[in-house]
Amino acid sequence: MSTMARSATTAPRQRSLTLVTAPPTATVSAPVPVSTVRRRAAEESTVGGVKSVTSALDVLDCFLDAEELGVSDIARRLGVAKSTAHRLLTSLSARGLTDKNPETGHYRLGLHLFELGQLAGDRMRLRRTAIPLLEELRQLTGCTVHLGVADGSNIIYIERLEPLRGMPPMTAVSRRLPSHCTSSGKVITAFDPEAARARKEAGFPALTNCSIRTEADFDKARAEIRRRGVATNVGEAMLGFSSVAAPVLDSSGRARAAISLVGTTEQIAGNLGRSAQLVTVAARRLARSLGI
Amino acid sequence: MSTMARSATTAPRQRSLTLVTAPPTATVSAPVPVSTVRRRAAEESTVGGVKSVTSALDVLDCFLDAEELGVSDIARRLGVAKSTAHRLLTSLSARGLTDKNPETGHYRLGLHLFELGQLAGDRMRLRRTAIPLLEELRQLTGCTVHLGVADGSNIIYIERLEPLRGMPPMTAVSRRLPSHCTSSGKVITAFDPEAARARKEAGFPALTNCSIRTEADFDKARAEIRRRGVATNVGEAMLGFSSVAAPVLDSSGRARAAISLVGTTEQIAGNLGRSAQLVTVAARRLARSLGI
DNA sequence: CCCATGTGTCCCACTGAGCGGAACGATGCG
DNA sequence: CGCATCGTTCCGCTCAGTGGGACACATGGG
Repeated sequence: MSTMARSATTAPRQRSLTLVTAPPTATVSAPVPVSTVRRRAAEESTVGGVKSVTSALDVLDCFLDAEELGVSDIARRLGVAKSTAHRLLTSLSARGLTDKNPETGHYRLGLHLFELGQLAGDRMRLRRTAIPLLEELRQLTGCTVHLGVADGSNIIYIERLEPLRGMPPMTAVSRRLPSHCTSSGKVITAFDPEAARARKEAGFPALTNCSIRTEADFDKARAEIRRRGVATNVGEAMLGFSSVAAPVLDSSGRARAAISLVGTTEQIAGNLGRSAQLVTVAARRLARSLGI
Repeated sequence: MSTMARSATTAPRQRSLTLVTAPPTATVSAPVPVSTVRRRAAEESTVGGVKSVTSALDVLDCFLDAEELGVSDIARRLGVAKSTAHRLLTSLSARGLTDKNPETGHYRLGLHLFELGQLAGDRMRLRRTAIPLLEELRQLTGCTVHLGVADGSNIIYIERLEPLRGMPPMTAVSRRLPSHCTSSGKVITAFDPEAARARKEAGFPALTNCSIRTEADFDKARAEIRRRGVATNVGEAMLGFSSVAAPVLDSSGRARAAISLVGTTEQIAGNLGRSAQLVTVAARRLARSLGI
């Protein structure tokens, strides 16, 4: 099956210098949407797989970039005939993985997908065990609290608690970010060689002008993080926001996850010592609770 | 699509008298798992669809019942050859919709499914605007707070806030329940004829010995709910637990969602008036915020 | 006005992708 | 140790999924 191609549309596309300052609210389409953060190696031949199923999952991934898409949009993105895209969407919508807007004829992610995702989340032991600890952190700091894990070269926040009041919420910020641009990501790559390798392979696209841009800087940061036991991030993902993260280490010393506090740069800088202490303790308690 | 069929396998299968008292923690397998709550009309030929994609989605739905499944389990459930199930799982796992446990060779719902589900949730306007209101309700009552919508004959909780402390969490309770067994479901069916029709068609399996069992009782309850404007539920989904719900009505008077408070039967019974008042106000404010 | 270009949906003939069956090695239980 | 069952792999047949094209409808500019 298809060691083929990587079809035209996939080619260079790194380094869309998005320089995020305020989170874009995902308006509908734009000719060719580009994202600095790609999900795994995407179509790597997938031997032994079912092509039409893979296409259907490609359809779902289209909605990572855009909230609502038409049949033709999707056909173009996948490089398939309109009829094929239509058939795939019909199948997905019949099961609620996508929903069709009957007025526009456009599609979006569906209710049943949400339901399955919730179920997946409820079953993640790491996440379930962490939530009370994260809640405690939020009560103590008032900051946004994240629990992140590595997925290839990116980090995914599998839990996010919004600040209680006053502070700006992170709602609009993606749950998937390049690992070198976040404190969680940096602390995980510092304590997980595989995550670091994946990031190096994917390169170092910048999200702001504070982001790490070279492998040398990346490794220097990782070394310092290993010494200190925590990672910080000052405006590297979004200008004006900073964070501090501690690793959840297993018995072999590998990072399985990270707990981080996010706030405005003033918020974090003013309490760096205390924040670092808090996330470190929480991460240790989590590792112990998990018995890893 | 498909006024067709509803093929063989869909036939009787109602009324697994599960009589839930404590939530089962979804142990692995059991020869043929049965659930009182089926997702939509399932496999209704789905004309215009792609069979292998539909099968793949069937695979995902298998995990509604069981947390972890093997290739053979799934092949049996779908009624396909082991090799087919294996191929489907390979495709799903390549994209993170399922994850394989490398030691046991078994599969579970995957990280990317969770990610997509979160995205779907973040994009639901109803849910996003409701969350602050729900949080306020939780602070005022300490109860579990639900936001539910109808999906066929069932109701799905698209948001659940666990009680702040002390009170037993609902974590283990399904996010999908038959609408006649919950206050949210009852209030929605009272103010949405389509939801009521779907429930009647699906019958009235009992979750506890307090559950509504007949269409007559169902309609009587709906009439009273329309008079009072709120619905209650005393031990009808789980013994010892009660709830009260108010509808989120659009301008035509149809219920689009419901907000409910859940607690032990003593908790709810003791404050019924106040709880009813609180959910009603919250539901009205939500409808107004949504401009529906 | 009409024409050009977009959309979503439907139909159909061709063919290669996906199917089931069989065989394999590994694992675990009695 | 068998016996059973697991997950995985291979292979040849065939039907399911493909792309192209036709269609009705909507939009917008000259």
